[in-house]
Amino acid sequence: MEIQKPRGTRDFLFNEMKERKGVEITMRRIFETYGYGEIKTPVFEELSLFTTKSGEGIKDQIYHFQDKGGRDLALRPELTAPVARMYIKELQKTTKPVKMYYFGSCFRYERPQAGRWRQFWQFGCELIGGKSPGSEAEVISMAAHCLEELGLEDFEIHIGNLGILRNILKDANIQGNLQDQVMGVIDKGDVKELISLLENIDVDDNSRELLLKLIEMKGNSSIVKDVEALINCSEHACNALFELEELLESLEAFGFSNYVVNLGIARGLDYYTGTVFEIYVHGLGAQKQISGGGTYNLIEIFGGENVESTGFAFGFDRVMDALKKQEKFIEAKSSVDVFVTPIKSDLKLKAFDIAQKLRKNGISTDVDLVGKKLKKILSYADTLGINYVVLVGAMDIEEGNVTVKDMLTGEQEKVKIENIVDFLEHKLGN
RNA sequence: GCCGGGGUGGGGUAGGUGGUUAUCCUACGGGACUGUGGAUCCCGCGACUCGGGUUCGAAUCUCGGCCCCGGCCCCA
Repeated sequence: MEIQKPRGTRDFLFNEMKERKGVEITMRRIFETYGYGEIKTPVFEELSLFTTKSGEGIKDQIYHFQDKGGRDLALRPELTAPVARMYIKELQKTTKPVKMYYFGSCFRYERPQAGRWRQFWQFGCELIGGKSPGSEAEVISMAAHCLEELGLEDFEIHIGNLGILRNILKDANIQGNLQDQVMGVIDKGDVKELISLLENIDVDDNSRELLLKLIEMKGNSSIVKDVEALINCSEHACNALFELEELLESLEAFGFSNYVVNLGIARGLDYYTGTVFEIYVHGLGAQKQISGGGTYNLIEIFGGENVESTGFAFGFDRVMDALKKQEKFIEAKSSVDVFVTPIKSDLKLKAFDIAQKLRKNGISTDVDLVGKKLKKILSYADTLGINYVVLVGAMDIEEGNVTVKDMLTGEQEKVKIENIVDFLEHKLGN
């Protein structure tokens, strides 16, 4: 009986892991360049951590279970809540802002489809304390910086501000749950549903028209002025607008201006307070969003002090999909540069010795361990793209030599054993 | 949870209106070939997603499960 892997999970083989590793390393490098330090939290947490944040309904979407002590636990469906939990316990009294990043897998019990898995990876960060347009601008610039560094093209960063919408709703006397409901529909981008919802809850015509116009507003920084003209500056909504304006100014200074201001971004979650942003790559099917984030007040929900943070996460697997779609990976070659083999198996110990000498000098080397035929080894080296084969034969050894075969040209050269490391290092361009 | 399309050796595939031993490529093991042998040739290994039904007979028709692909919901 064959055992299958659980639904919605994947095995990653050598080439794919190499690509993922490459992206991971790039992201780490960039995040650290911006002064973020890595943290790691447990893969499972108390179930209540997630229900507190997202409501009881979240249970349908997460893997949860009781352990042998009867504790209600859950595999983490995301990393923001665990990081907030950790912050409250460990970091609340450290100097602000706290800048941290994380990379880890999350789990959701959902129907798998393109870009959606039951185990998936998030690479993200939180900047806790020190809320300011500058912080937000830095975070957004860093996200863009990562994608540029990875060579990703045609990504769109959409920036919005929830304060504007929420304050207009508030002025129209739509508050509490109802407001969240409206924001949820806006987030979906379903205009029809929004219109019928607004009719149901009897919003005055002016506010309705205003909302419908605002969520359609997309463009460069100039639309801020348009928005300003549109809203009759109810004080709060205008403050939020100034906040957005300041953010865009800061972004300019950070050297990133290729964004789309999009007031229709609402991010259904109600703990977001001000700036929000999402990154899309088209051509990824239904799951075109590769990243999302913004400024929120989550710490307080978990009983910490009132401190706002800004954060975002890349859907790591979706970034990989996007890069693959754009063919950003060069066909990965063998990770081994040299294969050492005895011509006859009586010299296998000598081959081990030479292989080890190469390895200790940092040359990635494979050696025949089982006495395979020379033909098989050459064929193997050929298919895997190994560059050099070191042939260890009795006649050469008597003279203190081995034969190095260049697999591309087929040329062979006798090399003194004591020079073999230098010779190969030179050939491999180290 | 709902809707559509799928599932044939390790990887990629042919066959599909039921009928001998299921096609081909590749990979893998062995040989021609005990120091030049990466080619070629020969031999070998290895599969019809699982279970029920129809039938003399099912990879093929049918029902259900599992899994994969795409979409809805929701989300990253």
